[in-house]
Amino acid sequence: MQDSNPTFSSKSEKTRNRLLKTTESIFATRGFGGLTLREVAQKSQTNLASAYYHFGSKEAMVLEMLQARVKPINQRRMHYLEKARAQSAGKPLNTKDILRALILPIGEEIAKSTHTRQTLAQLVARTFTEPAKFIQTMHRKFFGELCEKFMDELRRTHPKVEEKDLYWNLHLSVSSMLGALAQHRRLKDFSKGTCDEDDTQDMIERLITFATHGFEAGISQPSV
Amino acid sequence: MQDSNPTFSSKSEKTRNRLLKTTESIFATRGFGGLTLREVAQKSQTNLASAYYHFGSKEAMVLEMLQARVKPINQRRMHYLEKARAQSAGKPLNTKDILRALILPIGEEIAKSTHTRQTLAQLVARTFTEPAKFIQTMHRKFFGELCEKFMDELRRTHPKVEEKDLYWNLHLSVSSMLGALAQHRRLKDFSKGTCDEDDTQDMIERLITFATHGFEAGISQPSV
DNA sequence: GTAATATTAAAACAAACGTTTAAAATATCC
DNA sequence: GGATATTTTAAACGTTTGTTTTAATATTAC
Repeated sequence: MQDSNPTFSSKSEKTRNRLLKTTESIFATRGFGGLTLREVAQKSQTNLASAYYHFGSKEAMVLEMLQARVKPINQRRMHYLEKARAQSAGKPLNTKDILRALILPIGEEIAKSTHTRQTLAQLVARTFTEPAKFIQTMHRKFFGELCEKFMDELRRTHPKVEEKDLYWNLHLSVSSMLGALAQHRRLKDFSKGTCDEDDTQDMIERLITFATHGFEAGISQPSV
Repeated sequence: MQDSNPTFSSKSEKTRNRLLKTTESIFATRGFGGLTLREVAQKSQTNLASAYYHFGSKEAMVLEMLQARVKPINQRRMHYLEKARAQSAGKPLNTKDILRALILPIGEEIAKSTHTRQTLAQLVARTFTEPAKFIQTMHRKFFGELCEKFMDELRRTHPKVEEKDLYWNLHLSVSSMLGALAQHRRLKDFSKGTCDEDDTQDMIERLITFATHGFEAGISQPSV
């Protein structure tokens, strides 16, 4: 039984964290299949079996890394949502506030110095396209209830709009966010240097505007 | 020298096509790393070495499959763009027409019976998130000039808008399309059956509307 | 029909992978 | 400080991978 009393970080915990950080970096750039435990161990300046001692398997290791990264983001999303509702004095929020609560935390996390510049963007994106089943299972678990919380808020804001339209446009909003994160590193390339990919603040603001207007166009009567 | 005279499809060409089709299916669901030549050969009812005879390597095989799938889509994109311009009598197109030319061909390709229902959606999405270098190289080659053609059209439509804003919002439009394709299969799940994922026509229309209004909101003066 | 060629099949190769085992080293506790 | 548990190390195992080789089979050309 390791870890029966993980109150304070021992020396071994440092190894653990080094492993997790390396796992994040490699998983983000090369995906689950492209990640090998030998490389993770080596770049973490430790041994292959050490990774197994701490995590038990490759799957468990990646899973723990993902949970450690996704959890705080989702918590902040809920925080922003509740904060906005507290400030609205009982009135329904507008679409932009809701989508901002969804998107902003990603930007804040990217801005953190913990990650290499584009690591988290790639990481989040990869999470959504990885074929591995255990990742999809985690996804459902992590985003299922979050999604419903946001849907509740959207229903309050758009009481006359059909469920189907709300779901579809939340889906499109989330998709545009994920797509933008996944494609982020290509922007500078295909814009021939015109767009600065490092300006996270700018990206987030553009994303929120884009999603908000896309959303609202999609729920109005399709008389177009 | 095989293939020096590929005028008509011989028996061996059928094997080739079976291999390509199987490659598409497996690559779409499990990615480059998750695809093994043995499985491709087996599901194509042929031998492992046969795949090598026809393509030379795993990389070359996947590459050929991708090119065969992407090329007709991009051709149709250009076709729609030129068709729209021909009908506009010299006047600039509106944003929606341009983005429709970009998005519509994807829907048409998905609707084809050649693919399993969601195969192409996954395929396109995976193309954009796969870490393999040769795929990224192919991407630049295939979408570089296409992108500039669309940018030219967008410049004509929005002559007063800064380059940076056009690039950013084309990027966001493409990203939302790719994100929506990648996430497509999850929609039914997280909407609890409310949204029908098989209605491709509906998806494409929603996507065009979403992207158009997102785009136009992003290029107007950010006085928000 | 027979020689030449193109295509399939079977088997083997070296390398890399996730995982396990067993021993050495380190830290922890009384 | 010595006994105990925890953590690290090194080596090996069995599988699977992409790839190559060699032989058998089907196809084509004259």
